[in-house]
Amino acid sequence: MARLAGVSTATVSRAISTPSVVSEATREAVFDAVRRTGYQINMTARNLRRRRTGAIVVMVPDLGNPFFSRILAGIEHVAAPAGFSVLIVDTKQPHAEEGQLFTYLHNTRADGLISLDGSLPRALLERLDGSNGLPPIVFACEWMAGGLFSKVVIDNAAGAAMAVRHLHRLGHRRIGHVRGPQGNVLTSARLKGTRAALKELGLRIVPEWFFDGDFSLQSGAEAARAWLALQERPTAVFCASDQMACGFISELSMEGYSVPRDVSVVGFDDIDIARRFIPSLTTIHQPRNDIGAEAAKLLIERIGNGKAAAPAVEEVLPVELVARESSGPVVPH
Amino acid sequence: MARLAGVSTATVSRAISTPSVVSEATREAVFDAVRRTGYQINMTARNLRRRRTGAIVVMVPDLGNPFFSRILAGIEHVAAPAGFSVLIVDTKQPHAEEGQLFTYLHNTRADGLISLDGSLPRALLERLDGSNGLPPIVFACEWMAGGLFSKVVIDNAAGAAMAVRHLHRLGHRRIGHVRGPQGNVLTSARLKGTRAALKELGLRIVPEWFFDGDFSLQSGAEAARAWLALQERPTAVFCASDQMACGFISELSMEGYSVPRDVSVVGFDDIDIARRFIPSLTTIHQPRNDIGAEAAKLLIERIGNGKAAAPAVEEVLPVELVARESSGPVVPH
DNA sequence: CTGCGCTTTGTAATCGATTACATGCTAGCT
DNA sequence: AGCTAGCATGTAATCGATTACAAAGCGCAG
Repeated sequence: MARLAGVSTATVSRAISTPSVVSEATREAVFDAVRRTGYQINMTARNLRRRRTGAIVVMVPDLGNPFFSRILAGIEHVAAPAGFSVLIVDTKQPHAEEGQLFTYLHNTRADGLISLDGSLPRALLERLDGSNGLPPIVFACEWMAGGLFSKVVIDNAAGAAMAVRHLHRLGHRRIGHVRGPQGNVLTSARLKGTRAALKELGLRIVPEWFFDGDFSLQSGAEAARAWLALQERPTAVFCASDQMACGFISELSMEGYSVPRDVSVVGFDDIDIARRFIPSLTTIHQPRNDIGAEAAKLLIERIGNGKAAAPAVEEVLPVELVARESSGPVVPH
Repeated sequence: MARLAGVSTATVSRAISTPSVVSEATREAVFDAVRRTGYQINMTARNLRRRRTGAIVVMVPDLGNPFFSRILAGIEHVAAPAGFSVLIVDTKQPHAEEGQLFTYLHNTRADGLISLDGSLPRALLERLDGSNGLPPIVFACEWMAGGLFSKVVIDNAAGAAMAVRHLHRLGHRRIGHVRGPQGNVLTSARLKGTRAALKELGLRIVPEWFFDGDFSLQSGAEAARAWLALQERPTAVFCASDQMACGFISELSMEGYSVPRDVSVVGFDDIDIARRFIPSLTTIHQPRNDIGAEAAKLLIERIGNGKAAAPAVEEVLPVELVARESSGPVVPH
C-alpha cells in the first residue's frame, strides 16, 4: 500500500486520517493508490491503537417489542454519521445473564452504552464502577434510581395525569388503570401520576380497578378479563402501554363489548398502529425517534469528553395527549 | 497482569483461550489474578491478531417496522452465544448511501453479513467481490436475484396462493391484491403467487383490483381509498403485508365499512398485533424468529469454514395460513 | 552566508493479545 | 546412566494502524 503510493506507511496514515498535514501531491498519490487497490482501512487495528472500539452498545429489554424499534432508528441515525457502530443486546434473552452482560458493558467492547432497560442488575454496575472499566452510560426511556447516570426520558407521571384528566373531562368518574410490570420504573412513575391525578380530581381510588400487566398485548387481554369479572366496573381505563390497550380492547371486542361505548380506553406510547387500531387509540405520544437521537447525542458527547466524568444530565422530552376514538363521553346505561 | 500471576504474557493468553494446554496450577494462578484485578480481555487486540472482528452486520430495510424486530431477536439469540456481536444498519436511513454501506460490508468491519434487504445496490456487491474483501453474506426474507448468495426465505408465492385459495374456498370470486413496493423481490413473488392461484382457480384478473402499496400502514389506507373509488369492487383483498391489511381495514372502518362484512381481507406476516386487531387478521404466518436464527446459524457456519467459498445454500421455511376473523364467506348485498 | 523555523516525510515504538519457535524439565524406555 | 518424547513455559515476532520523534528540505531574515 505504502509502496504503491511511493511513500511510507506513516504518510499513508496521515493522508487518510489527517489530510491537512500532507502535501497536495502526496495526498493525491495516496488517494489514487487507495482507489486503485480498493483499500479499506482496518478498523480493528485503528481502534486498538486509538484505544477505542468505535461501537456503542444498546441494551434493549425486548427486541420483539415494536415500541423500541423507532428508538433504535433514532440512535442509529445519530451514531452512524458520527462513526459509531450500533451493537444491540437483548437483555431479556436467556443467555444474557449477568456475566454475559458484563462483558458487553466493559469498555473493551464498546465506547459507550445506551440502556433502554432500567432494571440492569445493580451489582453489575457496581462491579463496573469498581473495576473502573465503566464506559459512559446513558439511560433512555427507562432509568435506574439514584441519579448517578444521565438519562433521556419523558415525564411519565405527567403523561399519566394527562390521560386521567382527559377521561375526567369526558365525564368519567370511575377510572381504572392497567399497570406495567412489577418493579419497572415506568410502571411506578405512571402509577404515581395516575393516583395523583385521581386524588387531585377527587375521584375514587379503588384497588380492584388497578390491574396487573407487563406492557404486552397478552397482559392487556388478561386485564380485560379481570375488568369483565368486576361487579362495579370503571367506565374508563388508562393502560400504561398501547400494546396493553390494544389487547384490552381486543379481548373485550371478542366478548361483545365495544370501546368507547362500554368503556373508554387510553393508552401510552403512541406506537404506529395506535392511529390505525379500531377504534383508533387515544394515547400519550412519546417522541420515540427523538428519545433515541438525544440519547445517542448525549452519549457521543460524553465519549468525546474523555474521562471528564461530567455530572449526570437529565433530559426530559415533552409528551402530549392524542385524543382519538377509543375514549368518549361516559354513556349512561 | 502476567506479573501478578507470576507467569509470562504468553501463558496468561494460553490460560484464557486454551485452558487445556497449561498446567492445573498455573491455570488457577492466572484465573485468580483475573478475578482479583477484574481483568477483561481486550477484544480489539484479540481480533486484530486473529484477523477477525467478532461482529456480524445485519442490514435492515427499515428498523421502524415491527416485522423485523423478531427476526433480529432470532439472530441475536444465535449470534451472542457464538461470540458474535450484532451490528445493525438501517439501509434506508439518509446517511446510508452506497459509500457508507460499503464500509460496513467490508470485511474489516464485520466477519459476515445478514441482509434483510434484497435491494442492495448491485454495484456495491460487485465492488466487494472485486476487492475480494467480500465477507460471507446470507440473505434472509428478501434476497437478490442470481442465486449467488445463500438465503433463508419462505415460499412467498405459495403463501400468496394459500391466501387466494382460502378466499376462494369462502366463496369469493372477485379477489384483489395490495402489492408491496415496486422492485421488491417479495412484491413480485407474492404477486406471482397471487396471479397463479387466481388463474388456476379460473378467477378474473382485473388490473384495477391490483393496488399499489409499500408494506406500510399508510399505503394500506391508500389502497382502501382506491377500493372505495371502484365501480365494481372485489369482495376480498389479499394484502402483501399485515401492516397494509391493518391500514386497509382501518381506513374502511373510518368510512363506515366493516370487515369481513363488506370485504374480506387477508394479510401476510402474522405480526404480533394481527391476532389482536379488530377484526383479528387472517394472515400467512412466517416463522420470523426461526428465519433470523437460521440465517445466523448459516452465516456463522460459513464464517467458521474460512474461505471455503461453499456453494450458495437456499433454505425455505414453511408458512401457514392462520384463518381468523378478517375473512369470511362472501355476503350477497 | 548562516541559522531559525516551518512544513513534509520517514523511522520506529506502540496499542494488547496470539502464536511460532525455542528451551527446560520430567518421565519412561533401553 | 543416557536418550527421547512430550509437556509446560518463556521469548519474541506479529496483526495493521497511529504517532512521538527525528530529520530533511525550504524560505526568509539578520
